[in-house]
Formats: sequence, structure tokens, C-alpha cells
Amino acid sequence: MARLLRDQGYTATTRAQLLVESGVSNGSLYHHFPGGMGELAEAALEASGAVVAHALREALNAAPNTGEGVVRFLDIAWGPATEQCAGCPIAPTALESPIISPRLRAVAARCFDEQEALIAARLRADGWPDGSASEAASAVLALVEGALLLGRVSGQLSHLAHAKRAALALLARPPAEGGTRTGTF
Amino acid sequence: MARLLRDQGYTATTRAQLLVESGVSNGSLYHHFPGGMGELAEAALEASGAVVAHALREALNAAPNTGEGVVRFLDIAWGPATEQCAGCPIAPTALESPIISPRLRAVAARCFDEQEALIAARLRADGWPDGSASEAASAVLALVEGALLLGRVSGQLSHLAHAKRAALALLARPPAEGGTRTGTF
DNA sequence: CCCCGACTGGAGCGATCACTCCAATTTCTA
DNA sequence: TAGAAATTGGAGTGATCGCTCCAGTCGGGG
Repeated sequence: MARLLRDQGYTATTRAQLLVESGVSNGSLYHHFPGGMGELAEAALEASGAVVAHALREALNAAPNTGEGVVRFLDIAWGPATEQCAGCPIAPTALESPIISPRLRAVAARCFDEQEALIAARLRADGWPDGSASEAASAVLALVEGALLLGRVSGQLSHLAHAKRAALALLARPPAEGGTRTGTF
Repeated sequence: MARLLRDQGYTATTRAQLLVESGVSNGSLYHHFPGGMGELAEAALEASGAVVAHALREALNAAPNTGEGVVRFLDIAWGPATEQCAGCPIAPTALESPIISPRLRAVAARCFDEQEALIAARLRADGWPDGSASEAASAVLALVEGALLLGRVSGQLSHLAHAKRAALALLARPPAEGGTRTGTF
């Protein structure tokens, strides 16, 4: 189910498709998930979120700094090159979650919040002040998600590579204190 | 149709929903779009892409530099605050397009390519070298799309604001020469 | 050994899907 | 204004949707 959600989102995933690909039977499905497809989707999305969070945590821990950790995470998040529908396993379902159910949307939001928190924590470990860390984490997560989106649609890995460099640039050092120097140059 | 695609993507949009919301009748639909929902979706997505591209072009032209233009575009792209499903009108359909049809996917890819080209052209007008401009444009577009995604899922505008600052930081000045080799990764 | 609860497979349900088809109506053209 | 062409509304079609329901299967404790 998690794989189907990643490839085609919630609405496009039919019950018949799930049954034939997973090998389980109809009775089993509604015995273990009385709420039907909705409940199963929430559980699957949460599981995907946990997998992604684990990968992100490992990548950040293994890297010498946050930027390098994000770079490594981008490779992992993209998935094996053999997949034709690579990318973030949460984004497709997340984008349609507002019209599906508030609960599914909440699950998706929590997944992204966790990723953002992991990046922010690593930035603070790098010595970033609290405010800058959470703000930069939000922006870097957006950069990552956007790159995975563009990569899936275009089928080209260049978006991933460009996002990596941008992430390294953004996370090279905390922004200067005392107002943004960038203004109108 | 464009609004439905923005709010809920392709698969979640049913023919009945489209007819009642647009006011047109079934016969009209299949007269003007013999290809059915698929053909209509391609046309609607292309129209949305044109609208977004026009808004981006205007924002970039009216701004003193690329960074400020992207900041203004983010406000426009998010849409009016009254919308409960704001965000990029292309992304939801784009993410599921690979499993729908190659043509729909191509339309989505072309929309994003056009946006990227607009940003890159504005960067070159700012004096950026060709390679850095297209690479930065790709990253900034990813940043924008990711921020719109996170904003829709979380319902918070803070992601937009953080992405704006990150875009300004990324586009403040071209990266130093010598350290980056474009075209490889 | 038997039996009872947990679990499974599959037929069947009403609703809804995208779509076809055609008569009625409107709009264009001569 | 008359005939042709374009457009429209809506009933009807087969397929498929998520889901319910129940007979059958299984394994472990009395």
C-alpha cells in the first residue's frame, strides 16, 4: 500500500489493485482495517513517514554537517534508479489529503514536521541559533520536496543535483545577525 | 477544470463533479473534447501553466532583481487567502501524471520547464553566467514548489515566508567561480 | 479429540464511474 | 427565410468502485 501511495497517491489507488499486488484477500483487509481503504492509507502513510524519518536521521548523523547529510538523504529519498516513479512517498498523497480527510492530512503534515524537526535539530548541533535553524530547516525541506517533485515529473536527475548544491549553499553557515544584508544589494 | 485539478488532482476529479461545477452539459464536453477527461485535463493543465508562467513573468519584470521577483511570485502563486486548497495548480496533477499518461506528464514537465526558463532568463539579465543561472533557476523552482506543497499540507504560511528568505539568499549573487562545475554531479 | 475464536476467500450489493448515442435546439449560411 | 451545420441536454450502457456478508479454514487450549 505504501508503494502504491507513493506511485499514484490515494485516490488513484483502487482496492482491487491493492489486493492483487499485495496478495491478501478482501476479507483480510477489512478484518485488520475495519475502516477500509481510508484507515489503511493513514497507516501506510505513517509507516512511510517513519521510514523516511529514519533514513533522514541516519543520513544526518553519518554526515560531517547538515548540508552533507541532506545531500546524502536526497539520494536515499529518490530511491533505487530502477524505479520509474521515484520520489517522495508522502507528497502525492499529501497534496490530495485536504480533500480526502482531515485525518490523512494530519498524518501527512506530521511526517513533514518530523523531517523538518530532524534537520533543525542537526543545524542546532552545528551551532546554529534556534530561530535560524528552524527557518532554514523549513526552507531546505521545501527544496528537497520540490526537487523530488521536479525529478519525478521531468525524469531527469539534474534537478536533484542542483538542489544538492543549493542546499549546501543555504546550509554553509548561519545567516549574518542584525538584519538581512541581502535587501536590495 | 483547472480549479478542480489544482484542488484534487486528476484521478480524484470526477466527470459528474466537473459538469455540475462548470454548468456545461455532458454532450458539450464530449463534443469539444472528443478525447474525454484525458484530453480536457491536458488542455486545462496547459492553460494553468500559461497562467502561472504569465504571473511569473510579470512578477520578475516588475521586480528590481530575480530574488524579489520570486518573492512576489510566491504570493501570487499561493492564491487568495480565502482558498482552502491554495498552492501550485500543476503539482497535484503532475505528481500522478506518470501513471495517467505520457502526454499529461509531458504537459506538466513543459509547464515547469517554462517557469525554470523564465527564472534563468531573469538571472542572466541580472548578470549571472549561463550555467549558474539555469542551475540556480532549477533549485529556486524546487524551493518554490516545495514551499507551496508544505504550505498546503500544513496550512501554515510560515513555509512560504521561509522559502522567500531562502530564495533571496540563494539569488543574492552568483556563486563564486572555480568551485562549481556545471553539468556534472 | 473437539470446539471455539481468529482469520480468510469470494460472491454479491448498490452506487458511481467514464462514456455513447441521438433527438432537440440553436446558430450559421445562402 | 430555408436548409445545413454546429451544439446541446439527457437517458442509457457496461464496467468498476468500495464495501458487506457469510460459509469455509485454520490453529491452539480444554
